[in-house]
Amino acid sequence: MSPRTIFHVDMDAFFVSVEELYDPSLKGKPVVVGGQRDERGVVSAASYAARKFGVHSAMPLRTAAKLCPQAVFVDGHPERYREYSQRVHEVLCRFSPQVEMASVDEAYLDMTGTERLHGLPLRSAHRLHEAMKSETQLNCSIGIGTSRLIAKVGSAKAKPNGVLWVLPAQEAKFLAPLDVRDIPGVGKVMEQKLHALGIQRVGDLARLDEGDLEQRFGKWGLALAGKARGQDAGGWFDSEVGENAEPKSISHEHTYNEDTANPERLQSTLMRLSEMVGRRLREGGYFARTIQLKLRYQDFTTLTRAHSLEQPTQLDIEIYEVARRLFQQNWKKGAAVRLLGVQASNFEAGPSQLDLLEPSRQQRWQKALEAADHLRDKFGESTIGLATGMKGGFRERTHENPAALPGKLSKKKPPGGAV
DNA sequence: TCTGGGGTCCTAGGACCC
DNA sequence: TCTGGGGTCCTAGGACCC
Repeated sequence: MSPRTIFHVDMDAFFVSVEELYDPSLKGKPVVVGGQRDERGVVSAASYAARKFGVHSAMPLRTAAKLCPQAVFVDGHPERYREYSQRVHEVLCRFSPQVEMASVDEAYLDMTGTERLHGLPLRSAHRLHEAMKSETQLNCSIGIGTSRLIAKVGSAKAKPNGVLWVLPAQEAKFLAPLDVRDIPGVGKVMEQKLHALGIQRVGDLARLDEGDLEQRFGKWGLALAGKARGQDAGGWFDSEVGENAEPKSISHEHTYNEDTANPERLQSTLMRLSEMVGRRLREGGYFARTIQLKLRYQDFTTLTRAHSLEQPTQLDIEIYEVARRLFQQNWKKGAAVRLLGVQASNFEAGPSQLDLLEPSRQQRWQKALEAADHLRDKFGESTIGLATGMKGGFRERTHENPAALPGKLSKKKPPGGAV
């Protein structure tokens, strides 16, 4: 069997680059996307100029501001990134029938057998690179290898704006000198554990006994042994490159700008989060059987509490009822809350109408909510709220979270006009 | 430095059933 | 009264990714 040819295409500083297209004056400057310098939150993306000061994603905004006071701080715009992500997808689809977006800004392409159409991998990668630049005005980096893993590690090493091809049979050689942290899936914790064993580089890992790794780290250890040799061992990495899978959960959460112990505010937040989750369930046509509450206190201790329903739902009130009950059962009264979250999971086909006590009531709710979704699309988020959440919900949306309000109405057209 | 928001996958214990 | 083992479902928490 001849080896697969996998591309991993990763957009360079994606959020920053998209923001630069909307505001060209940002170009070349140290830019931090994710919020303002004094806000609670972390860096979503930093321009290369900002990275020179040690700023990187996931860093608290306030830390970034200290490291790089002259940086321009920009709020994130998820709609813009989704839109450009689609353009990226369109370009990619012309190069392979098997394209899988791994997130907004990266994708895997199975290029096996496209030689006749596109030429050798390096040549097609350069064509793709150019097409991406001319059609989206965005830079990307491309890793080419015989597995997802090699392609992914390759694109990281090709950054910025480069192409890297790891030839078949050269995988182990390519990986050996790299830090174990360069393997996707090895984070801070695993890195520390490996360091404790005297393992620093992937080559050290590859020399270890497979069984030994499995004993120590379970299923993950076994996969790791494979990865160290460049194989897509285990789980998702093994799967074919193809269309994207259905989601397994839908969630929304909110961190307060200032911690609060006000029951009304907390409840109205739960209502709003439940509405957002319900809405996305309806949009996707999913029915969830498990609802989960997430609660984070001032001291960052975080708990999750879940409840599974007899019948799956996509209704705001049913989600809210569960979330509210879980909250009341678990909140230490008076304790300041930092974050609340609502998650729906365990998706199933819709509730069987026969089992419902009041099918008509259910259906009326459904209709009403769909109509409300429609109104929200037309007039903005603030117009509609369930009666129970109305008062608090309205207060919250207007005072505390004004930015979330008018966004949908002022849909700005992207500059440059390349469709 | 004081830690977002959206996800996925894995582990582990307990309930329950056979 | 003490005690199997396997399978499945549910729940909680944690590592990790972008």
